[in-house]
Amino acid sequence: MGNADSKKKFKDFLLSQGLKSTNQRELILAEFLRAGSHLSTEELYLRLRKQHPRIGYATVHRSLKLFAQCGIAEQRHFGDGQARYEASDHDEHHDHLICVSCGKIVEFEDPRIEALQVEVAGEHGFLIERHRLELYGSCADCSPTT
Amino acid sequence: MGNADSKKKFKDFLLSQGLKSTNQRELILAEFLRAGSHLSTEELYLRLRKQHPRIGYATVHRSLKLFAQCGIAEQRHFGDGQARYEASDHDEHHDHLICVSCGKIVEFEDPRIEALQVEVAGEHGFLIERHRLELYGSCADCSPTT
DNA sequence: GTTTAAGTTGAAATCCGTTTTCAATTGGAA
DNA sequence: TTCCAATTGAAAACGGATTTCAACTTAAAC
Repeated sequence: MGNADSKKKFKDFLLSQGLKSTNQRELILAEFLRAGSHLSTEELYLRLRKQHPRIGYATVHRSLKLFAQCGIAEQRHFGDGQARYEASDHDEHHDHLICVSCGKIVEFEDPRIEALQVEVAGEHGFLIERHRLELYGSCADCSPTT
Repeated sequence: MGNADSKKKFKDFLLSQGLKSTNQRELILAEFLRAGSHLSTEELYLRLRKQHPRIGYATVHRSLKLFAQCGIAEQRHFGDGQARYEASDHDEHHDHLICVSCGKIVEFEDPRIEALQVEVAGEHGFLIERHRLELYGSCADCSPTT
């Protein structure tokens, strides 16, 4: 989804919910889209504060929740105790590789794994709604055995 | 790993670390092993309190951390904001199916998925240490379409 | 343009699970 | 026993997420 699409989708969402389009929301969305993914609320807040010192943490937090509600962002947890948000790509699900050494996060996608998940779930009588797959290890730069 | 094995392993661990074997730790471990897996600290504390009202939450918390350190328990997060612990089975890794409706947690294992994970990680230059795979959906009892 | 009602903002307070503090207690080696 | 170090439980502190509330915007109605 392109940035322009996200911005339009957010505007439509605000309208449809009787919410208002504000300067802060636009700034926060623009920075969110610019910044690349997997940012925590804190990180986005700090980035914003450089240019816009009057934006409050609570507003960033609330905006991210709105982005998630409207479907242009998704909340993730990678085990460091804080929520992270990434821009949604509704056509294409992906999972994550996380380097335990440098923190780098790489996205990947594998239809074969997805298919097996559905199969295994079915064997246990489950109907899958969503899943979470995270692989933790060392990336090429950090790997002790290269 | 049998319960007797776990108790022995914990005793050895305490000795090796210069820690003490106490009544509370034995009670907490016994209840943890009896209770079945995926308990939160709170849940284990409440169960214990029925029989042993003088055991404190902090002690339960600290004991669970010790169990995890010594390798007889593992901490998990299933997205409801609290840590859960399960008895370790060091020989056999497993993943989880979680029913979003009733909260039931089922363990499963699939070597084909594991193999694909290693393969995919390798393609991105990663060496996997551990992973997390959770499938969220409706179990047979809760599924709307049965 | 002005008014107005409803939504929004930012600072601070609150929430809630986790973790630490600390004085009193207990384990176990000497 | 005696003694020192580890442990305990209650309460406080912590940290990220969330809410409160009075001041401020937005945008629809006049």
